[in-house]
Amino acid sequence: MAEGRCLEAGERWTAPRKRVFELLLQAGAPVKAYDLIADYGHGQDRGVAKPPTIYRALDFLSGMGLVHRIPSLNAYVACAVDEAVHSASFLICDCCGSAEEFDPKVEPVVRAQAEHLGFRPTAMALEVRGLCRACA
Amino acid sequence: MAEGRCLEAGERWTAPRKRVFELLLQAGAPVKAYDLIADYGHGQDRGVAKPPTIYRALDFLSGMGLVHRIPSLNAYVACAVDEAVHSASFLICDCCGSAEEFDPKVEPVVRAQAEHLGFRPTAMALEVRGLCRACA
DNA sequence: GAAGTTATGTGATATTATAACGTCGCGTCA
DNA sequence: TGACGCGACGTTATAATATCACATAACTTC
Repeated sequence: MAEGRCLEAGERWTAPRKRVFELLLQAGAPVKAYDLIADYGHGQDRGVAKPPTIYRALDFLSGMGLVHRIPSLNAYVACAVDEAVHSASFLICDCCGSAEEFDPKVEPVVRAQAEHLGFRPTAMALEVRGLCRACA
Repeated sequence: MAEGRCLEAGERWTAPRKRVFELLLQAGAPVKAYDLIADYGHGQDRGVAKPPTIYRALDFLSGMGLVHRIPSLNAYVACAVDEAVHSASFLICDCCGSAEEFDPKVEPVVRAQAEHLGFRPTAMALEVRGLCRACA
């Protein structure tokens, strides 16, 4: 579980971090930062969140590998993989906006190619656009 | 050449399109939209460009496959490949900001994997972050 | 050269993200 | 216990990126 991973790493599982992660899990799809801001206070006694609160939580969560940013959508999604920090690949549906995380298993090949070109890779991100099963 | 490809397609090679493409070629590296706006008028009699002018030119050029957007940088780069519209992959140096276009040759594999998951791909983008030869 | 279409110019505004700075809460160690 | 140090948070403001809406101009076709 997220909290455990966080505590093991000696990091604090604070209210904003918890709430933002919760919202992303509930959504089960990419969510925009300002939607998180809008939804942050819904339910219970929580106050209103301002941008830095959300962006700090997102930075923290992606640093922990619990959340991925999808640059081409300017959106954030809870990580589907129970694994430490990792490079993420997504199948992004242009119709319904879903983003399924998958493992294309090409990382070693790409890494080798990059190194052959004198490049030293640290991370990679693959985004496949198209139509998901439901929309096709 | 860019103009030829554009005219063959029945599209107009207008002043803003030409100027924006020229700026990207000169840079030989990813450039941010607002840097293009700032540089647009430098030299000759050209007036000042406002955001829509630049964004329209960028949309057009990427539609023609002459320019790629690099989402994780919010930047745009002239295409290095003399080929019709294509999916692009980049080696992005976190040190000097360069972005080298390369062909990882994994597109068929990824496409097959995606289709196996019921996904119908239309385009894909791969971004590898790390250090280029010069910076390593 | 008139009509229709496509592109541009311009001002305003929406969306996404960060800077700066003060305060709070928690752990540590005297 | 209490003073310190550090990391996280709250808040205001602002930077950076991108789009809308509408008027004008340019090219195409007939």
